Amino acid sequence: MRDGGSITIKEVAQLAGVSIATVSRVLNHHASVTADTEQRVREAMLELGYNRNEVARSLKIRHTRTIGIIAPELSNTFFMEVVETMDCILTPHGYTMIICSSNDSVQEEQRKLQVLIERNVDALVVIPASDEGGHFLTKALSGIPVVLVDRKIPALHVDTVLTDNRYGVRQLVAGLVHEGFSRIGFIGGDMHIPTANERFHGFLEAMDDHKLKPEKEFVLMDGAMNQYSGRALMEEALSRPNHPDAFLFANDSLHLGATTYVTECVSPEVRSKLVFASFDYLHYAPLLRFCHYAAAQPMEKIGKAVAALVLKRLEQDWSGYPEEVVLRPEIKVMSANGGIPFMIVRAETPVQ
Amino acid sequence: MRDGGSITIKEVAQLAGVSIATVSRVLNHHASVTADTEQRVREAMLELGYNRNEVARSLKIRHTRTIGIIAPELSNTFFMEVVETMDCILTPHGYTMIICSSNDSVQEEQRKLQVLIERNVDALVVIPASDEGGHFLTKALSGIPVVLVDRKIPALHVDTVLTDNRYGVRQLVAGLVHEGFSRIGFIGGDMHIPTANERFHGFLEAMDDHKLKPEKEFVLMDGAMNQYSGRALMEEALSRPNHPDAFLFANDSLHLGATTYVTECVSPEVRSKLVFASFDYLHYAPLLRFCHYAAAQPMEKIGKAVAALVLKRLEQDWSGYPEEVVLRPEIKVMSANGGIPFMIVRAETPVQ
DNA sequence: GTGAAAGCGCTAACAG
DNA sequence: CTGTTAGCGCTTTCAC
Repeated sequence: MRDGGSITIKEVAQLAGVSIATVSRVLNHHASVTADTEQRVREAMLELGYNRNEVARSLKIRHTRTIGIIAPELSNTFFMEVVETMDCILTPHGYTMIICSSNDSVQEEQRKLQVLIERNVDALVVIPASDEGGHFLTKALSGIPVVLVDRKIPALHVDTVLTDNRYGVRQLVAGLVHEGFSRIGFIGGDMHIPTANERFHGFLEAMDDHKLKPEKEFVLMDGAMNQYSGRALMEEALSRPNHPDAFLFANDSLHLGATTYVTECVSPEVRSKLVFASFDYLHYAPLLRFCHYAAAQPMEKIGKAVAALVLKRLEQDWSGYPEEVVLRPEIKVMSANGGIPFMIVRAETPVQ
Repeated sequence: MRDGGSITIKEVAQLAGVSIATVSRVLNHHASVTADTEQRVREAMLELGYNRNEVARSLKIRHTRTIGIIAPELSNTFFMEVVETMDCILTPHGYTMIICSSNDSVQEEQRKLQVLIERNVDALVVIPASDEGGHFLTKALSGIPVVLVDRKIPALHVDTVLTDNRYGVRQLVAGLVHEGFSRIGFIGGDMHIPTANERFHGFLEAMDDHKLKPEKEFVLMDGAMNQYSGRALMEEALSRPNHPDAFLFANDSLHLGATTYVTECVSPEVRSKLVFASFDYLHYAPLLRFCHYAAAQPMEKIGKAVAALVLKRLEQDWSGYPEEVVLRPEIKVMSANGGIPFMIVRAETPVQ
């Protein structure tokens, strides 16, 4: 906003020879304006290059038509794909998104939350950095829609849309077992990230279903769920004697890191026996050559569900609050890598 | 902004037993407030859970501490990595970013520009959807910093930060030639995308440098520069008789699509002879198994340069305007795939 | 050091 | 159908 430069309704009114109220009326499509007057006003606006000042308007009407988004990372394809879908739906409704990164830190998440509150966002969508979400309990948020995505915060009773992690992991294990594997390694992440936690427990349950025992030395997890830890954990697993050939990864980054490590550093003899399964299926998934089964998160469905929920609450429809939408991942069988189609196991988790 | 719910300085003033002017003073760290008064005000703010209303503030001070960003896609790692770096620098300076997607369409770009103008962004950063940028010439933008990233718009004389595309492509060609290839196919994209254009012309120049002739049937380009076109174009190239073994790709998506196609559909005999070089080097680059050389765009450097430029202009330092920062990509030799280190060819393009 | 008051650009009664 | 006017919450002279 450069000083003094911008045109206001006052100047438009003057040029059109009407009052500012009339200008405001044509701006807001109030019916009660003569076609002729409207014409004059429109011409004046065009001639002056008028642009409505949304911040003045927001101050007056007491909302901003802005949705705040907080995600742990901007450079994460999964998150941004979801956000992109939301954008496609929200934009036609006149909403603009302020997207913030929490940089995977609760502290930064708190700071960004503060910023968004001060900017009077009409609604808030957050992919939490962890299961610690006390800062969302502030009364500054009371009355404004908040929807949690991908990761649940137990203490927060708000609308939530999630992927069915347990279902996904069970299917992946089922695929591996169907191929004949009875020993399966697990490579996961921080138990404070709800998704990591659920995927791990889903793994334990699935193994139990098949009367299989997880082996402690081959259930590896550390704080991060990134490429580097995937690499390191894979190296650690393969360095141990008598390691399994089948591994399950809790997300795409771990999987990617592990695949890179194996491709670059592991002998063809052991490499050729390796079989992977993993959560996530992103655009580069076809290159993950050891992968037989993947649980593709329905990013578009998630985005649509979130947008619908936000819009619904924004219209003051609070029916069913708080809603929990659980979406199933799609199980991909990567036959090009040797995956074998198998019967999807009976679901014990909610449908859709 | 839920109606009536929020606390204003008025209420804080009342509770603290001072005037709203005083509250405003402590909010803005004006020295001329007694420690004692400040204490009382701070306590009142805490007790009431006061949050400053940035929109009211913006209206008064005539700027929003908001930077508008327009990118062609949100789910593009390259763009978002740049934005993420900017965020890290801009946030500590008190700026917030509104990130918009133009969905690769000039029309949508225009619409988002309008939104950002109406929201009074203090500065604008845009990764253009094409070389058509007439809409940025509007006088509503006069006086506010605009910086173009990655793609230049000839008609727009504003600060710009670019990757040295010609340099990158020349190096890639040099690597391939050094390995002994004299026939090199080129797979690129729409000439209206400035990067695609430059990379193509860089290819022609580089071939010329080495006294090599590009072969029309193996210089393939179509509108999109995505995975699907990469796949299709690769298929087309390989279906022609007597195709070259070396191929250069104008970006990562084309490269990824082609690699997928080759991996899945091409016989081991021809596959084993294929050697790729490509612009871009993203996190999954190690999986691109036919790639010997890649030009890694310096995403962090780009982000830093953009942020610095924005900050400089925001401080009303218009020296050197319009600046054009050209950053060199880093040439990666992927020895794990068979790449051979080679002498970087003499640069004829600006350094740094 | 602190308060009173004007006004940023816009919307929405309320009159006419 | 149109104009006048009173704020939205905040900052900022200008007095005291």
